[in-house]
Formats: sequence, C-alpha cells, structure tokens
Amino acid sequence: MHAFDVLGDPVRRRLLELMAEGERSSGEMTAIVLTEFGITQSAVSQHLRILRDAGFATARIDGARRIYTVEAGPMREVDLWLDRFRGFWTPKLEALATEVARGKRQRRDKP
Amino acid sequence: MHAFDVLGDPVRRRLLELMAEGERSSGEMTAIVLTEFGITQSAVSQHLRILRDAGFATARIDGARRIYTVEAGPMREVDLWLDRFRGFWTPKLEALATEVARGKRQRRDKP
DNA sequence: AGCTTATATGAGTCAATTCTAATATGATCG
DNA sequence: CGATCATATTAGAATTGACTCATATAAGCT
Repeated sequence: MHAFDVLGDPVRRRLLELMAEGERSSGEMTAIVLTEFGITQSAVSQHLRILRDAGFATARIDGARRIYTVEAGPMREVDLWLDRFRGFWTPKLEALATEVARGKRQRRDKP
Repeated sequence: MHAFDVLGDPVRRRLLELMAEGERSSGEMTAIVLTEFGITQSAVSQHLRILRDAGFATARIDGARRIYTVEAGPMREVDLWLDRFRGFWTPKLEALATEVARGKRQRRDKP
C-alpha cells in the first residue's frame, strides 16, 4: 500500500497526529477517535494495523496494552515526493535553506 | 475533498508530477497516463476535474485545448501537516535550517 | 456547413475500502 | 480459576470511488 493511500483516510491521519504528540496506547487513541468519528474499537484497530503494515507506526507490548510510536520512514517518502513542488511556493532564498536542511539529498547541477 | 484524499490516487499523483515539470495540455497528459495506466480519456478528464476542484491545478483555455498548471496552495497544506513529524527524522541542526526555510511560520517557545 | 479534434460530463457498473458485529487472544485481578 | 479488561481478527454488509460507455460542447479545418 502506497504511503499516500494510507494518509488518504482521515481516521488514520488523526491517529498519526496523536502519536506525533508522543507515544499512545491503542486504548487512548480509540477513546479519542471514537468520540470524534463515532466508529467502533474494531474499526480503529483495523486502521492501526494498516498503519503498522505500511510502516507508519510500530507497537510495543506493555502488559495488556499496545503502545504505539510513529515511524519516520514512510513520512519521509511523502516529504521527498513533495520536493518537486517546493519550487512553486518556496521563495528562492528559503529554498536554499531547505536544500541545506535536507542535506542536499540529490545533486541538481554539476560542481 | 481533503488534500490527502486527492493525493491518494496514483493517476492524480502522476498528473501532478507531469504538471510539476511544466504546463501541460489535457491531451498530452491523457496520452501519457493512458499508456501508463491503461485508462480512458474520460477517466483522465474526471481526475483533472478533481484536481481543479481541490485547487491543485488550474486550467487555461487555449483554443480547443486546456492548459493545466499546478497550484501551490493545497500542496503547502500537506507540507504544513507534515511539519509535526519532521522532528522524527530531521537531525536538530538541519531542523533549524528548515525552520528558517519555512520563515518561522509558528512560534514554539517564548522569546 | 459538415467533419474532426480536444475535452468535459452523466449514468450506471464494478471493485476496493471501511464499517459493524461477533469472536478470539492474552493479560490482570479478585 | 473465572471474570474482566485491552486489543486484535474475521466475515459479511454498506459505502465509496474509479472506471467505461455514451453523449455533449466547442474549436478548427476543408
């Protein structure tokens, strides 16, 4: 499943937002998403599985709980895809700074 | 339609990639996507409409042709959403450069 | 004007996705 | 141990989304 397909669902985006604020148990996230979207525990669990399968999150077992952590990999892919559009909104000087920030992943012109 | 829902489709992503390389007519893009994905002109036109409706592209009329241009707005939204995850992969110093690059859109701590 | 090219739209079909309901697994606690 | 809590899984129903086919609109050509 392509990273963008995963991000195409609002519940999954919300789950990732929650994890971005710090580790969360399945239960905490379920409680929140349940009130916000009105879906069942089962549905949330299925979304969490999709996030795990696509590498967006990992879960560590803590007793009866699963603690979820967001993972950078697929998010970077998305960010990388966006690179080709940065020129359309980033002023030139700032673009240079971004270039530096990104560690000049790719060389665009000869030295 | 949320920006990420729009990007969730591979044909639409491809169309945006093509526009990112420069303005394109509907016909040019249709020809390419048709060979790559094997879908009809109608399907491509419907995808282009979704891109227009969501503000990802605008079309200018040139005789019988429509020339499409990619628009920054929604792409920036996506980039902004990604900000909250940057800390998970950007080393601290580079994060600072990104901060500069983004013009310090938001203040995170008191002066 | 009539034919062709370029693109868009609408209706209906089909497949993929998401949801609920029911159930399973495993930890915890009395 | 039996009950309960936390989470996952499976099966099937409901929904959504993308596609094709047919048709519409408008420009360009002869």
